[in-house]
Amino acid sequence: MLHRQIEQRLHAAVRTVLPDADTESLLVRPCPDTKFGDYQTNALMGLAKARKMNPRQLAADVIAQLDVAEWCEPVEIAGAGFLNFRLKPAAVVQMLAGAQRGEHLFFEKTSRPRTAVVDFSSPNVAKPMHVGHIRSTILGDCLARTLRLLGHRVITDNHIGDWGTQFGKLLVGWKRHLNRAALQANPIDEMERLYKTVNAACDADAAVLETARQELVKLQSGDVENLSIWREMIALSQRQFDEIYGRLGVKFDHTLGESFYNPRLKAVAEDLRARGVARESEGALVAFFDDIPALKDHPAIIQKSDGAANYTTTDIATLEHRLQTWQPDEIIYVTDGRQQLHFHQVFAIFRRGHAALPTRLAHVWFGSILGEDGKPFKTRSGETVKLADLLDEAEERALKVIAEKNPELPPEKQREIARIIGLGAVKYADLLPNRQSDYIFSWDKMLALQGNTAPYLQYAYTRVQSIFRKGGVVGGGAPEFQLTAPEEIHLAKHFLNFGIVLEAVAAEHRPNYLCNYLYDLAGHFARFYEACPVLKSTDAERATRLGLCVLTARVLRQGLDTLGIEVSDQM
RNA sequence: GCGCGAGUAGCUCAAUUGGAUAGAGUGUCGGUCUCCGAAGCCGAAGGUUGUGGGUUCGAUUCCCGCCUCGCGCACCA
Repeated sequence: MLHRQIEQRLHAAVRTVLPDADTESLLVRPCPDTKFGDYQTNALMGLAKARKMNPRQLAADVIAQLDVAEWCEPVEIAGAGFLNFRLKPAAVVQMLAGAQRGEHLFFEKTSRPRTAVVDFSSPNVAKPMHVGHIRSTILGDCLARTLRLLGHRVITDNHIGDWGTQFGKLLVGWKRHLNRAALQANPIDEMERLYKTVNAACDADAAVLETARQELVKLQSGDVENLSIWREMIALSQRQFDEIYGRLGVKFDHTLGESFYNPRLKAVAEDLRARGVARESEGALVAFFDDIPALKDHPAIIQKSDGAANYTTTDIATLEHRLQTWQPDEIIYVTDGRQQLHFHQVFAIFRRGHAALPTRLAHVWFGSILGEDGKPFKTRSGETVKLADLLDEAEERALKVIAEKNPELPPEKQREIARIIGLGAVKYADLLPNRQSDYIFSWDKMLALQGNTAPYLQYAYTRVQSIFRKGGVVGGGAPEFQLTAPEEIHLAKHFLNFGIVLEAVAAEHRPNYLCNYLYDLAGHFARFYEACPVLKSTDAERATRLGLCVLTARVLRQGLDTLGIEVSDQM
């Protein structure tokens, strides 16, 4: 890609001027304002500062050694020492033509593929998936898609909650209160009912609580009946998970739940004890972090005083397993921000055994979804919002709008489009904000279908397709471009930044960069669309404009697909 | 108390290794469909980036203090 080629030439020039300089961090980025140029580097100012040099003089010296004439107009020094690069039209056209021929789509696969394990979603067995799972699921899926697109090896692993104390109560409920017909009709609702029933009974009667405890112990010690019930609960839950994932278009390579690691927990705990990472404290096995200021006052329990392991141990066992099985360069955990302390602890414990390991451990955390009142998002009656209901409502709301805007479409088609629009809106609303901030869930905003929303992007796509339909265009024409109108040029140059954005998403785990890029792309297209009639134009102008339409559609489609969002030819 | 976040336009949010005049959407007001889909486009108004210092050519970004809010902090996950 052009910015990278410019960057390499810049590095070479700097090495000539300053042979000992570390050029790794000298980046060429898009200009914040096109009036300055197309790309800039501000790194020379930092370099000059570190060496107490005059920044403008350094810039001049570098330019003297810099040869980018095949792509750029003469390079300019601006302000305190910015270098501004303006692309030659021929260079832009060459990029467009290459894309038109299918040689690339403005990004390149990495030359150094990495292996990344992405751990996300992690719903609990016997409970409905709810709104609390949506961000992890959508964010994780998007990161996995982005990394794959860039050519990395990605392993997605759903670490489901299929083990734990809740099964004591569930087993009591299953044995005492199970309604087979209800289970048949809606297994999750029935299991949730069982849990709530027994949970209430436990609060009222200590004997029930004791029974639950005993059922749990039986399960843990391998009781055949309890194991069989437990397996059935998992299977029923998995069916529900699969249905939701099917709707969301999310796939996992593996589903290794907590129970998978049970056989390893004892050994993990013993190993930590033996290596002195953890020691006895108040009857439990605990890891202390006296050398880490942030964790000094926050020890982690490895093994409870009753001998049972907890989730810290499970996560360490999981980590070890992933390392041995896949040898990842990076493991990405996509969870709620409230687990920050937990992962700090897990990572710290892990580092004590693998100090030299280059594996990058990333806790990609996100904020809470709040209701319009600023409090945790709940239904009117105070229940957590079930994911299935939320997706249903998104589709219903989208269907209403479509029926109104486009009543002549057959009902079947309307429903299909409503599905694409509704799910797209939900996903986009989740991916657009900075993941670390809480965001307020608002149907009206996400389905407003105006402003920076998925429907706006999908709408831009349908307008392109509409041009192709009207014009009877197939394939998109010849790869020849003559850019003249400013709207054509802005659109064309925006394509070129697709790869930069994808790489930023992968590096920082922030899909909102891609959302904003696509929103800008749709905006550039809309202005082009207003100013530059396509089908009415002729000859080279028409070929150029059709080509820009083709590329807009391709980038939009690829970009949205990377967000996990589908497009439709009509809406 | 300790730790992690957040505080930017009326509201919801951006801001790419510290970079150029802090940008969008929404809402408000105004313009724009005999023209490829107006779910669009154009324009106006709207800011002491919580607050006080510091670092420097340059700070929403880095450092320190303070204020407000959210979350977490040994046997739940």
